[in-house]
Amino acid sequence: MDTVTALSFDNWMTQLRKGLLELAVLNSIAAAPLYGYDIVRRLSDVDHLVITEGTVYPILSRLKNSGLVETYIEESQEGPARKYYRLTPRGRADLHRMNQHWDNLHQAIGGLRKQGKR
Amino acid sequence: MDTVTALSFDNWMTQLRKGLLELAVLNSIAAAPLYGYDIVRRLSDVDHLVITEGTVYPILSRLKNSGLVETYIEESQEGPARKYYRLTPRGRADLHRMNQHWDNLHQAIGGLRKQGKR
DNA sequence: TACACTACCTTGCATTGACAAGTACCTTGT
DNA sequence: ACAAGGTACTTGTCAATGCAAGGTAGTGTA
Repeated sequence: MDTVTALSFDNWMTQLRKGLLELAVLNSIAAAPLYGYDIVRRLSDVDHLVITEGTVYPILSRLKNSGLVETYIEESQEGPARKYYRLTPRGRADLHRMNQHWDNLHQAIGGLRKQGKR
Repeated sequence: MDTVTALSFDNWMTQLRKGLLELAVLNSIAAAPLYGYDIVRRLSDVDHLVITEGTVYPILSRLKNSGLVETYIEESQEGPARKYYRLTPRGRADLHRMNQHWDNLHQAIGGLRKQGKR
């Protein structure tokens, strides 16, 4: 694979991440509150969702400003206090809509691909 | 649903479309070449993939410059000549990789959601 | 003390793409 | 002649995100 191809593919992946990472973060704290540093580690374990602190903290800030998540501090034995992020009721509602939208999108693309195989 | 929520949701959708529309366009010409105007109509029939000419032509240009698609002209009975876009071999290869990546991403998000339901 | 790891966050850059609106051309019908 | 619809494309605005890099601080350990 030549450089040009690699570049355009990488770029596409970057674009595709837009919006997606936000969805990933929201889903990751849906079950139980997590703190930022932990989110980074968890998502980095998942293929293709790798995220760094420079990306996750801005996302968390935005989510908080939008009222989708709220935070609380808790002490830790192994380091500085942790700031946990948890969904607000509205965050949960929005996440639900987002997941639905995501599912629709997936089906839409799936439909196009099926036609491609005909 | 209040204005703030609607806005942030709309914005999120816009972000999510980045990269996605390119994938949709590529998949839509995978089976058979199509001309731009037709792509607009077809994708606009699909929920959530609605796309306008101002969006699709720039995408097609990029794809052509990247060597993923090539074009040929064909006369039409009902209007001006049509410019058909068709995948190049490399376009087909890239599309395959992109679809794989897309599938992985979908699984990754799906995994997070499953945990959320535990 | 120095290092390593946990943990939070900010700044700024670089890059991009989506989309509205407008232009231009062809063909057909009234 | 004019309107309407098919068809292609460009310009410019707008806004947003991803991410690297750097900065602070607590805890434990060699």
